[in-house]
Amino acid sequence: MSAAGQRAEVLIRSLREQGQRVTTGRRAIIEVVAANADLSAEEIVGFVQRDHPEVHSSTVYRTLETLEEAGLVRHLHLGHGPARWQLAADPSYRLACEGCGTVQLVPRVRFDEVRRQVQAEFGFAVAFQHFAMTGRCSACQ
Amino acid sequence: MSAAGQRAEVLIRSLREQGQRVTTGRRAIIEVVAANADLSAEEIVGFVQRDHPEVHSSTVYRTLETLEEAGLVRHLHLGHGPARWQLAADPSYRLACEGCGTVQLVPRVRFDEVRRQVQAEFGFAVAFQHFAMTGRCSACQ
DNA sequence: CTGGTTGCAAAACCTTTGCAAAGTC
DNA sequence: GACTTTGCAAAGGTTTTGCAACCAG
Repeated sequence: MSAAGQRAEVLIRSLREQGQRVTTGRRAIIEVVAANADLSAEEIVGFVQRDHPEVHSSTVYRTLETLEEAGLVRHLHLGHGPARWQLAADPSYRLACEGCGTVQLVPRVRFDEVRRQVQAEFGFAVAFQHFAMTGRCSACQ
Repeated sequence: MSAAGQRAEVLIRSLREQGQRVTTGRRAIIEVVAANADLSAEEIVGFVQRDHPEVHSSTVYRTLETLEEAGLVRHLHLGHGPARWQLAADPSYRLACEGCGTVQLVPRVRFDEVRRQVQAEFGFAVAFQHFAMTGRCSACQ
């Protein structure tokens, strides 16, 4: 099984262990998110409906919310436009270019020192994974 | 005249110098933004309509866009919810708490070193003023 | 005067919600 | 069988747009 498939199985098991029911739609949504980071809800709907045309977009929104409450996925904002979804275990922060739209992944640990400094100076715990850092990539400056 | 009133006069002059027309609505909108940082468009509508009930919300949206293109104001995102408007000259970054909603202002210069490091390591110019840093304030951690 | 600007209404965009029917455990 | 989850349709919040009337320069 693919790495994404294995990740999906872990999430499905965790979901059931939390007392949630596992339906065809939920399974398909989990598989799509595990295989493709940073899709919008409507993009997830598109992927899911290729195999399961009966799954409605409201089900996708509700399932994503359920999965987020279960601590399995998380949404983030890469700039204007719809929220994007990723696995909660995703270890990267995003640098989103407002010029060309490209998104650069950077290891979370590379910002540990920044977070420590902001905590020390302002008493504030920055959560860089909810709102991406936006700006200009090297090509667009 | 108040400091906010003086700032407003500067913006109005600049707007006219750029070939834009100065209408009653535009003048009122500029005065509200100059006097109150981080209002939403609908909040600006409310303030403006106290003195000028005929000014429509679509005019406010269009004017804010015009002023932003003219480099006089800017919108920012403090988290979920509508965009917030501030003077382009505003010298502070925002730390927005996702627990209690409080917004902590920090001098832009305190992040110059962080921006320099991100530029050096990743070739990316972060624009911290467009999307606020979100997280948890000391009281909410 | 004349082209930029406005008020109004409608639509666009993304997301949430109420409800009866269907599905999971 | 009990209770959760779903599909559908409708509405929600914020912002944008088309158009004729209006007004600043």
